Amino acid sequence: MFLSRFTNALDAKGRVSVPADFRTAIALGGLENNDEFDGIVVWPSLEGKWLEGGGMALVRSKLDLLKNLEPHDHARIAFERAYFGESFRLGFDASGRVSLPKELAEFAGLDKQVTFVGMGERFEIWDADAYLAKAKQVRKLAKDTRQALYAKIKVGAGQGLDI
Amino acid sequence: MFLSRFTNALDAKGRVSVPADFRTAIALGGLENNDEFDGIVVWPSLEGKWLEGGGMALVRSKLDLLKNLEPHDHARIAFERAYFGESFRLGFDASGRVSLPKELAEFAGLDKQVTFVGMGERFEIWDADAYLAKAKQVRKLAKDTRQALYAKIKVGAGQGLDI
DNA sequence: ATCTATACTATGGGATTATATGGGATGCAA
DNA sequence: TTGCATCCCATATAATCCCATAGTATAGAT
Repeated sequence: MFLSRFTNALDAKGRVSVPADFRTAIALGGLENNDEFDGIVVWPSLEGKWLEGGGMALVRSKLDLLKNLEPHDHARIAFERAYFGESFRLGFDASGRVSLPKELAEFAGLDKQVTFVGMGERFEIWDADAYLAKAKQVRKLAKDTRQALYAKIKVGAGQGLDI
Repeated sequence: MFLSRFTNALDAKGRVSVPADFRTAIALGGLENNDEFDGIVVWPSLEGKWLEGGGMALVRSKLDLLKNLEPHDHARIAFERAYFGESFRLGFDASGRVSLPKELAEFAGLDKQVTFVGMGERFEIWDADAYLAKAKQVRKLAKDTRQALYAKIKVGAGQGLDI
């Protein structure tokens, strides 16, 4: 599981260290299926100017869910293009770095300091300054909407989720 | 699995490099069955003016699904003609290129720059400019229909049939 | 508690390899 | 021959590997 927040440097070659914590999370998640691939998958968020990422296990689970829909379903095809088509497979080098494609770096406005935010089963990648600004709003928003969130969970068959 | 988007050049001889990422995806997918054939299968999309493609494993799975239908089923026969009949087997050359039949290139309006779009278990081939225009709509469409998509997935307990 | 040895992490830069792509040569069929 | 497809070789660029280092945390011994 991806927890915590880590800020690392993006170097001149476009490389950035993936937090060691996240690397072990990925290694553990990929144990069930013997994923040939050692690295992360990253895509531009549909919500705003930051990146999202996870291990191959997460991508595979999305693929499996989509198989339940009609192949020509417009929503399905749009999602496949927007998600699979825009996802990048980023392999680790010997010291646990990935090199971010220019395209992704530009999308999220990444240049110097990059923040990895653990989100449970996935993570987000932000420009460090941008996340600092966002974090303030997030704290207040989470506090204000917590009650509504809990209500939703109780309605849908939640079994002892503790938020 | 086919991920990402790659844009390569179509040369004067009608050749285009298949992204290395896709080539390894095909090599991995074909490991179970020892596919004699080293290349991709490409066919015109039924949805619009672009091509779709995948490895032999994908074609084989479609064939297997169709075997569940009556041999004289009209829908089956129509599908077999439109899909198997229009599919081209394109072999790799030593540096991982295929040569696109004129017929396919004309169908999809391919001339200079060609974009391969990963769609999970298959991929699409677009004229680069055409896809650029499409991608903008796609992002919005995916965002707008995402909630409906999740709802559909929750309702349908389908078992991943994909034709 | 303090010091020391060890392991790991993040990061920089050079060396090496892979990839995409152009052009020529070869083989085959109409 | 003429066209067409395949194979072979050459190369610039981009991606990847490899080694070095500095800082940080961990463990053990005194």
